[in-house]
Parts: sequence; C-alpha cells; structure tokens
Amino acid sequence: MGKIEENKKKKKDAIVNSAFTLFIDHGIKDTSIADIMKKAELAKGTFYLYFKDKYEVRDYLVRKKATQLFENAIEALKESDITEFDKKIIFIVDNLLDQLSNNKILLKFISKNLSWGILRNSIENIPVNEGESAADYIEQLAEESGKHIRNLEMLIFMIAELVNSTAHSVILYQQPVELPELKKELFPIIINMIHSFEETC
Amino acid sequence: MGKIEENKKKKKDAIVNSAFTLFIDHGIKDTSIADIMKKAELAKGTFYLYFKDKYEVRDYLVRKKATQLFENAIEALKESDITEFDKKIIFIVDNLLDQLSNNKILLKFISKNLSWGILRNSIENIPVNEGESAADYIEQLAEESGKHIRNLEMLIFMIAELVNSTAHSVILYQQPVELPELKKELFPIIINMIHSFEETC
Amino acid sequence: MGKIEENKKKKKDAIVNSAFTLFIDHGIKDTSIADIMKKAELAKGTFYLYFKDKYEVRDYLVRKKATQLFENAIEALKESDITEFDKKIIFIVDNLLDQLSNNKILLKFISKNLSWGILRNSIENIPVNEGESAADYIEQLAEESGKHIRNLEMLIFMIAELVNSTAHSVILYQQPVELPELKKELFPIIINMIHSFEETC
Amino acid sequence: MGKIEENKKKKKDAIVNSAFTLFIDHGIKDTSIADIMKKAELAKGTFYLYFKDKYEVRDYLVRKKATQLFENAIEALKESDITEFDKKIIFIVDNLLDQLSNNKILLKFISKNLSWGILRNSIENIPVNEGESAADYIEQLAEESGKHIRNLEMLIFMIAELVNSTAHSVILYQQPVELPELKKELFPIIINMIHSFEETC
DNA sequence: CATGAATGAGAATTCATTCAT
DNA sequence: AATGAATGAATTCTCATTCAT
Repeated sequence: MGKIEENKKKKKDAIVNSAFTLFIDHGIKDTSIADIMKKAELAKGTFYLYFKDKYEVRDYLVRKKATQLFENAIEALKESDITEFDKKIIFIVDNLLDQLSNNKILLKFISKNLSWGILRNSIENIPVNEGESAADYIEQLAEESGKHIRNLEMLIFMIAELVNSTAHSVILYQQPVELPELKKELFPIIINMIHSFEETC
Repeated sequence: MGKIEENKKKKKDAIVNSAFTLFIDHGIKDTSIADIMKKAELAKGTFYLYFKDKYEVRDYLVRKKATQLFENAIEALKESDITEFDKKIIFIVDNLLDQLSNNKILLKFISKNLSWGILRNSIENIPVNEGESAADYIEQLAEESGKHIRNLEMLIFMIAELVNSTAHSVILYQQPVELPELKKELFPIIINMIHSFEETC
Repeated sequence: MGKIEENKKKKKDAIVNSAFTLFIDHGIKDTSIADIMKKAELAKGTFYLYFKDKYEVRDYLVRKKATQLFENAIEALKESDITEFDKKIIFIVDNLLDQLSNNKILLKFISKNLSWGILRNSIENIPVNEGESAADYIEQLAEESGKHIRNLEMLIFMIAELVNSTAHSVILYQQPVELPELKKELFPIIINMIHSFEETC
Repeated sequence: MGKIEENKKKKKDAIVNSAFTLFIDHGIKDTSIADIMKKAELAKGTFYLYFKDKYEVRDYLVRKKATQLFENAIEALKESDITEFDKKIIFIVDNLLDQLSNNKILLKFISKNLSWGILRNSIENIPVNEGESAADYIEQLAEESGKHIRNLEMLIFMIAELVNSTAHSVILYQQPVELPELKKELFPIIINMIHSFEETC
C-alpha cells in the first residue's frame, strides 16, 4: 500500500471511529457532520471526500462491525472440532452472544440505530471469506454436515431475529432474564427450529 | 361530546392522519411539522396545541395502530370457541398476519419508522380492555386454560419478534416465501416454543 | 389593506431595496442573502418567505424598475399633444434617456446585471395599464395614428436594443459622445427605422 | 514548436474546450473549476498553471471565438471585389449572421454568458491583423473607400448591437421572423445608418 | 511540471418554536 | 383557540486554493 493510500485509510478510519462514538452517545439525529469531523480532527470538507452523508457512515459502520462479529465467531468455530450442523449454529450464536455481552457499546449502537431492513441487508452481504457471504458460509456448513435444509435463508433469518431481539434487552437490561437463563431457553428452541427445517427425505 | 370537544378531536385526527401518510412516504426524518400541518390544512402553530413534537405523534400513532390491530384480533378470538392456550396464541398470530397482509401501508409504517425499542415498549403498554395491557390479557388467557407459563413475558417477546420480523419481508416482498408457506413454518415453531415454556410440575 | 398585508409589503420592499443597493455596489455574485437581510434589518430566514433565491429578486427588480420608467414616460406622453406615431416614439425614447441620465445608479444596475434574454422578456411583460403590456400599448399608439406597422414587435425590439446599448456608454462614460450628440444621431435613425416599417399600401 | 510547448498547448485547449461546453450547458455560475478539469481529464491543480480563475477562461474564450468569426468574415471579404464602404459592411454583417446561424452553440454561449460590457470590450480589442484591432480595420476600410465617417466608433457600436441582439432571437428561436426576413429589414437600416454618418463636406 | 487530497471559510437553506393578532 | 409571519440558530454542502508528493 502506497503512503497516500495508507493515509487515506487512516483518515477514513478516523471519521468512522469518531462517528461511532458520537452516534452512540447522542444518536445519529443529534450528531452533525461538523461534530464528527471536529472529533476526528479533520476539516469539515474532508468528510465529503469519503462519504455522501452521515447515513452512509452508519451503514458502513454496521457492515464493518457485523463483519467483525461474524469473522470472530467463525474463526472460533474453525478452531473447534464440532461436526454436527445444529451444534455449529449453536456455537456461533453462543459466541455472538458472548461477544455482544462483552461489548455493550456495540450492542447499543446496533439496537439504537438499526431498522430491520438495514440489518437484514447487511447480513446477506457480509463477506466472510473471499467473495463468500455469511449466508453462503452457513449453506456450506449445512452441506458439509450432510444435512439438507429447506429454506435455509428463512431459517437463518428467523434465528437472527430471535437472537438479535432477545439479546438487546437481556444483555443491556437483564430483562426479562439474565444471559445464562436466556441461553437455556434459546438454544433448545433454535435446535428445534433447525430440525423442523431439515429435509426429511 | 360537546361541539368544541368534537372539533378538537377532528383537528387532532387531521394532524395524526397527515403525519401517518408523510411518515410512510418520506420517513420521519424528512417530514417537518410544516409539512404535516400543510397537509392537514391547519396552521403551523396549532400543532403545539396538540403535540410536543413529531416524535410524540409517532408514538401516538404506534400505540393507536397497534391497539387497533390487537383489539381486532382479540374481538375475533372472543367470537371463536377455542379453549386451548396454544391454539389461542396461534389464532391471534394468524389474525394479525392477515390484518397486516390486508394493510400493507400500516406494515410499511411500522417497518420504516420503528426501531425495536419503540415497538417493544408499545406492545407492553397497549391497553386492550379497561386498564389491562395486551401482556396482562395474554397472561389471563394462560390462566383460563389452566396452564402455567414460566417467563410469559419472554415467550410473548420472542413470538412477537419472530412474527414481526418475518411478516415484514414475507408480506411486502414475498421473500423468502409467500404468506401461506410462512404460516406453515411459523405455527409449529410457535407451538413448540409455547410448550417448552409450559411449567412441567 | 390590512395591517398584516401592509407589514408584509414593507418587508418585501426592505428586502428589495437592500438588494438593489448591494447588487449595484458589489454585483449579484458577491452579494449573499445574509448581506441582503442584514442591510434590510430582517432575519435571514425571512428572505425565503418572499423569494426563492437572489436571482428571483433581480428579476423582480428589473420588472419593477423598467415598469416605473415606462409608466413615467407614458404619463408624460399623455400630457403632451403629440399626434404622429413617429413623434410619439421619439418622445418616449427621449424621456427614457433623460430618466436614465438622471438616475445613473439604475442604469448601472441594468447594464451590470442583465443579459439580453432577461431584459427582452421583461419588456414584453411590463404591465403599463390594466392587463396591457408595454408592447400592447405601443401597438395601440400606432393604430390611433392610423399607421400600419409591419412587424411591430421587431421594430420595438430593434429600437429598444439600440437605445439601451448606446445609452449605457454615453450616459455613464460620455463615450463616444455626450447625450445631446447621441440624440442628434439616434433620433433620425429611429424615425428612419419606423418609416421603413410602415406598411406602404 | 517544441514537444513540451505542444503539450502545454494541448492542455490549455483541453481546459478551454471543456469550459466552453460546460458554460453553455450550465452557465458560468454553475460551472466549478473541478467540473472543468474533470471533463478535461486533468488534475484540478493544473488549472492554476494556465488561468487565474474561470472568468479569465471566459474572457479568453470570448476573444478567441470573436476573433475567429471576424477573421473568417474579413478573409471572405478580401476574396470578393466589393469596393464601396457600405457594401463591405453589409458583406461582413451578412457573413457573420451566416456563421452564427451555422454555429448555434457559439451563439448560445455568447447570449448566455455575456453582458453587454464584456462583449463591447472584446470587440474593441479583437486583433484582426498584426497589431490591428477590428475597429482599426474598419476605419481602414472607410479610408480606402474615400468616405469620411463622423464618429466611426459609434457607428460600429450601433451596428454591432443591432446585429448581435436581433441575431440571437432570430437564429435561435426564429422569433419574430426567420433569418432571410431579418436580413431584408436589417440591411437597408444599416445602409441608412452608414449614410447618415457619412461626412457631408 | 503535474497531481489530487486536504482545507476551511462561507454560502444556502431548513425548521422548530414563539408570539402578536 | 387558532393563526401564520417572523425568527435565527443550526446544519449541510460547495469550492477556490494550497501544497506535499
């Protein structure tokens, strides 16, 4: 990477990191581009060399953060020796819940700013490996396990929503239960869901 | 209702209806109070006699619309002769899905303007009968059926999220499946969830 | 006129007068809306209640000023007892030249800011009497004199351009001659032009 | 011309041509230096190696285009065998009208971007032959014909304005007449004007 | 010479809110 | 109660110009 390219990357990161903090502390609506650039210690005009508006920054952030979460979970999965499909999914969910539980700021950001549409779109476009989305990766997991899942997309979608929504109130407010209890309820349900989607040839 | 009271009700309705359309068409962010009052054919200053700001209008709308949905579903349930708890829940879910499917504008409003937090908060505060929230009502249903549910709040919460999120893409975009197929997948899962929450004394 | 209407008229006038001075002193390009409103002693936002942008103010000014000039000239013509068409035109041109010569600020404004298109469009839309444009009025003058002019529009157009363009350099810079000399050259040419447009039945 | 010199010429031309198109399409006000250089496929900073600002480009363009027009007309005049002064002027006017009629883009540029002052100034400074302005050249024409013109500058000025302004609406919009009709009206008037400026010794 | 990323002053514009009528 | 003109702070966005590479 040339020195200029490196510098540009640094600037973009500064903008994005500054925005992340401000979005969490005050919400997007109450964060101005001037605020972002002041915190990033860059000129206001520089913002427009990198992003169209603050909503583009938000979308970029969602994708970036979600990608990191998934990459971590998958990395951990690779180091384990789990072979069954349902166990793999549970492993990933468990890992994601733990990550979010250790990074409440991130969880707050996600639940404060995201409408369903944005998140859904993001999940489908998260690149995990080279040219492979998170959705592709899960499909591959199923195949390796020799299972055939009817409507994998819908299964993932349901699990994602379930995890996402329950995680928010449980991790941030311990409501209606604490995280360990949630897992006890959630995992059997997820396993059940997976089985009900398995093709019975 | 006195003539003056009636007139005030008419004005409030005009504001709320105008806002509803504009929120759907342009989103809350891009709807100004001036816009709302122009469409409502009232003076700008009049807005502040009824609401503090546009977010109060949004919250009022959510509650009003959600209440209507629930009232309709519960009304229909009363006219049926279902006795088992799980069947009752399925009946309500089925009814809600049908209502939303027949009122896509409303569904659009919910998915375009609502973050998870707002909707969740609303559901917990929906008054169904006199001084009784939707949550209270469901609890009563369980009791009548002689079942005891561990963590009813969480069960409702999970079901609500599942229904809400899947409804959006299925009804608006027939993605990943059409509504009848969704129901075929969804109902067994919900029944399963309910059973796994039933106290096994 | 109600008090509010009167007040609005006063504000519009304040904006327009402030703009007129600033446009002359610094040109349109270097006059900001903030400048205009500061000089008018009104809030910046008030500008947009009366005009879309500063170019709309310019166009409004052109029309207003040109209308005044014509109204004055026609008023004077009415008080005279000239009967022949060509003499009437000369009278109007003479009067306009004198007015501009006595109001160099106005002349400067016109020649500094106007492209041909804007002025042409304005002349054709100047209302002189009720629902009657300057062009209509001239046509009527011709009819009263019993003359028939081929292509009156073009004749007026040529005269207007000739007067306008020569007036500028002569009145402001006495270049290439002084005003009385200009008139001596200009009037015979105009009379000649009129005659060459008179229908020879 | 050295290769480096040639390269610089090419770049200047690219800038000027890009600006020409953009000035016509969007007007000067709405053309930025960034726009010009993007279309010219050169770096923004390069602009300042050739011009001070966009108004310098405009002035350069006016001079360049006007010079070409006049050079063409005079070249054609030299190839003819007209001897009388008034016929020569008519020849030039006729030729200019034809050129503009065949190059409406150029005409549009002139009428969209130019105020009277800029064009007037340009005409007086157009170099036709070595160190000789268009004005000088016309004076020479008069002398050759043995005529003496009072106030040649004013005559030229009047003719120029008349031609310029009528050409615009006639050629671009066929309003109020078509070009051949315009010529029929215009030429006698011009001849008349010339004669009325001829010194009657 | 040429580049184009970065700058930051400054222009346009919006809009919630107030208040005299 | 209702109105809507007026406000001016806040925000977005543009763009000429500089300068390190």
